[in-house]
Amino acid sequence: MTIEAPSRRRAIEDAASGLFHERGYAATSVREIARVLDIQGASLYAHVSSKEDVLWSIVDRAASAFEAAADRGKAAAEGRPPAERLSALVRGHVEVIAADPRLASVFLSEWRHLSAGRRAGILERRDAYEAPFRDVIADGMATGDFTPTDPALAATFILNALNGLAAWYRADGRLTAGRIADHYSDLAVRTLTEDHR
Amino acid sequence: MTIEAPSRRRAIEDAASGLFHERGYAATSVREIARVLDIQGASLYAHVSSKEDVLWSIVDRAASAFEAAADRGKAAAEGRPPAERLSALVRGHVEVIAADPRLASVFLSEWRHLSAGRRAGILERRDAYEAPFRDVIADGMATGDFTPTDPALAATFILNALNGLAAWYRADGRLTAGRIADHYSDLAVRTLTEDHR
DNA sequence: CCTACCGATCGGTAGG
DNA sequence: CCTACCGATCGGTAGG
Repeated sequence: MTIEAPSRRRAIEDAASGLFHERGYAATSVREIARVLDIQGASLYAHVSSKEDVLWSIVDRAASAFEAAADRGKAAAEGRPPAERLSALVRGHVEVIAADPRLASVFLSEWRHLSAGRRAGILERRDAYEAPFRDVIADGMATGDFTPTDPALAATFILNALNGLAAWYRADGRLTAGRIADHYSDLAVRTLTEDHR
Repeated sequence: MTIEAPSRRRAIEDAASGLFHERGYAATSVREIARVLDIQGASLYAHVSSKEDVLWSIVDRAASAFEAAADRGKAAAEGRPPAERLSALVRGHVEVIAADPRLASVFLSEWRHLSAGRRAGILERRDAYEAPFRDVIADGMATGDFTPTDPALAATFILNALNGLAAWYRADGRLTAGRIADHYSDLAVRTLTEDHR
């Protein structure tokens, strides 16, 4: 049975993100993707133009999800103290990962297999995405809410900590996404607050 | 010119870790590794028994480097307060990564391409390596030095933050390894110390 | 979405 | 360490 194009395309991307997440893009063959969908490898090409095209759709969708979360986080915490603004960004980031760890992990780990142009585009978007993290840290340092440190390095430290989640999060794991978000936002904010005992 | 076996073997591993780090294990061919050494692809097999064998040597060596650093860190900070013990572990971890980011990054990212048995062994060693991080956090919570939190989750947060370094550290970068180690150990310890203002 | 097929490349071996 | 070669698999196309 032939399935309508848009949902079939999406089903291909879902099967692919599962495999790319588990084995990596380069170690996954188009025939393995097709096998998940119970069709022939060559039949995939009725819906996608290349293997890289599938990777690109996944990566682009993940990037958009992170961007949208950051926009919501910024809007929700606008005018609030730096710690709350950082917390909102961290929560948004964790939620995107927990909502679809395979999508996030492909975005975070497999973008290097994109063509040069797309790779450069993703790197730019990642940098733009990270800017508000750096900015809120710098703001917090300026207001005295945060300990003086290197804002770019602190942002990288925090984002790397959060991104690790994509590799190990399981929806049926010990901790719910909400609890992880609570803990992670506490850990992230504390990273920047001096111990005054 | 034929080169003596042990150093040649090591040269192969070095070339391979560079390529595995850049493109990933699955996307690197044995011919590319050989090309770096200016020999034929088939000639590699005079020194190694398989491509996976090369990966294994790299991963095993990296694992040993982390284990040795943790042992040194534990010994150096024995009997000291939790914050200092955690700091010693963090510094050791950062130093291993900075000493050879390609080695560390292959260990951290490419172990899933190992055979099932070796993969399981590495997972066990990783868990054993992380135990002292969890333990010192739990100790610090017991003594009241650290804020109550989930020790395993906090250890994962910190280790994920540190591991990100393997992907972006450059010896000729903006910050020296020493400065990064300073900042990272501060950030890591602060993660666990409450703001008491 | 299938069958049949393509050239290219893969990891690895034989035999020097 | 080289030349010559192996079967298997790769991403992708033609033509229905």
